[in-house]
Amino acid sequence: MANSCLSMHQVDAYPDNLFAVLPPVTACMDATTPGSRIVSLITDSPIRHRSRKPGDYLFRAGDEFRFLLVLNAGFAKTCYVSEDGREQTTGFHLPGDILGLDAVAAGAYGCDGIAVDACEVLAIPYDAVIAHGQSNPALVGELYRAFSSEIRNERDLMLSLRSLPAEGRVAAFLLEMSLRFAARGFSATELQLRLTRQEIGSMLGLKLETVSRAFSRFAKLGLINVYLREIVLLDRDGLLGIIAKSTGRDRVRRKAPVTSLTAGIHDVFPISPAMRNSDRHIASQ
Amino acid sequence: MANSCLSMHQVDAYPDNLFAVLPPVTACMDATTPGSRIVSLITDSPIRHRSRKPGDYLFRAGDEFRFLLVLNAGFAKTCYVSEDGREQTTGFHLPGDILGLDAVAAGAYGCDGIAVDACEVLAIPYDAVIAHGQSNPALVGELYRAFSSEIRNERDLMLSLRSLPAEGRVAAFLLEMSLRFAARGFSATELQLRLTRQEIGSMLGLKLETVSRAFSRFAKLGLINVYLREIVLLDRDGLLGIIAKSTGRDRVRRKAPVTSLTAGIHDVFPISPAMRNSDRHIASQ
DNA sequence: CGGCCAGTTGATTATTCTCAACGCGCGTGG
DNA sequence: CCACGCGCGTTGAGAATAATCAACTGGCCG
Repeated sequence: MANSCLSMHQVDAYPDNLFAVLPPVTACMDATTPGSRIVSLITDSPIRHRSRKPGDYLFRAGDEFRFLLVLNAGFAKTCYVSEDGREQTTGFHLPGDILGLDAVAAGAYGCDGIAVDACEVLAIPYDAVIAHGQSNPALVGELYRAFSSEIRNERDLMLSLRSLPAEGRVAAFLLEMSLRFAARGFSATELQLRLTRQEIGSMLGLKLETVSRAFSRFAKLGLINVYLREIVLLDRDGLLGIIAKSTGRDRVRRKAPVTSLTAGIHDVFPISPAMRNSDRHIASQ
Repeated sequence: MANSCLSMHQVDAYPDNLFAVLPPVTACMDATTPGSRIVSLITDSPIRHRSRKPGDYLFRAGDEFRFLLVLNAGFAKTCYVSEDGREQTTGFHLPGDILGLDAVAAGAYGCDGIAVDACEVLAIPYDAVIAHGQSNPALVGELYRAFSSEIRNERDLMLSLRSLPAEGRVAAFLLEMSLRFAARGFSATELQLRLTRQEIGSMLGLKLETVSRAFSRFAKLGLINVYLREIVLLDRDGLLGIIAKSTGRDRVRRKAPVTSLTAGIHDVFPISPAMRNSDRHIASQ
């Protein structure tokens, strides 16, 4: 394997159990990962650790959904295969990320989960999630937040996909990765991307050559240094400038009154602690 | 308003309460909407109906998150505004859709929700969702499914955004809208899109002229008829052909062993039936 | 009427993809 | 050992695609 020595080096850098070194659940909720919070709430239930080596499948598209997987150490990617044969890398996952949230509704995984590096996952039986939730409301709330976070992250990525040209997407990708690495205690400036140009391009809707050219140009501009899959961020503002350069030519937004439904409801119908048992109240127009 | 007469016509076509005519919760889970199932589980809690007219804000980016909104009748869109000023239409929502799922984690709405047409929403206090979940496991399961569905839908859209050229995206958009309309009892072939070319383009990462040209070309090919914002699908296979034309030139997928982590776990640790939540329904494979 | 907005269409430009060549590291097998 | 293949990455030239700029239509409304 071309990256075997690289991955060995990385694995040595991981703590044995990432969650052991993360802050406790009650502290600084935003600073830790959804995965760690949920795992800490289900420690007594059947959780399996599994060490995996690069290239291993964590799950496969079409597999029956039984487990939420929390990435405990290492890195993984998800590859989506649509029914008409298109395939692409859809996500890159860091320790603390939860995989499989998209599989709950369908009852089957919709994409392949593949270890990029040696990695270790905690497989939480969905049955246990359900069972624990009945006695532990905090877990349910955490799950809601984890789902919600995932949706928000996807939206943010889509926003970049839709509104930015190639170089802007690459710049946004680098800054995003920097944030995600930093949030997990990795370096925010020396990014071990671990993904091929092809995989990065697939995530961004670009061809591998376009990704390579963007990296080369950023390096020429002094914004980054490129050493194969390690990218060193030198000038964050410069990268932000790349993004800003392509934005701003959008239309001005339609002006509108400053009211909103929820604001109105809050004013007009303050929430009463008592549950009103009645038919749904229909406001006449 | 350019579409006021159109919207009046549409409003007349809505049943007074869409959920009243939808199948009951237990039947045909896939055929009904997440919103209807959840609403039917919280009928006794403070739910507010509000009629809205076109252009009204249902919620605004930055508003404190208090309510999940179930669109009961009419159509709405969500507009995302990123911190650096980019703005775009991110979603188009039909009766039965749930809005605000992405706001749970942040505690605030991240995008504007805007009525496209006269529409009516059920605002479900998140407090009530939490409270009811503690006594009603079925509701929690439904919520999980709703979240999960949303993630899956976003993924599917992103797949199209990343892998398809302009015409492919438009074709995929039309077929997707057809499915969504059909699932809610609207015509699957005569689509009242209700969105401007600009809004459609924004969702697909295209400029309005590109959308217009795609429509024109599809019409010239006899695949659709275009009457402003009403699109009549004439040849679904033809539209699929447009999509297929651009796919298939992807790389062959990396070959890999047929094992996966979850399959392995399944073999080693069979799930005990006692853990199974009776509410949970997994689609057979 | 005249302005405005949504939509269509054409001409031109810019961006990105495609195709191709090449370098490099690393394994494999002669 | 070294040649070779192969995967990954870079770079260039040309082709294809989509964006941009611009003109024009039609409906609506003040």
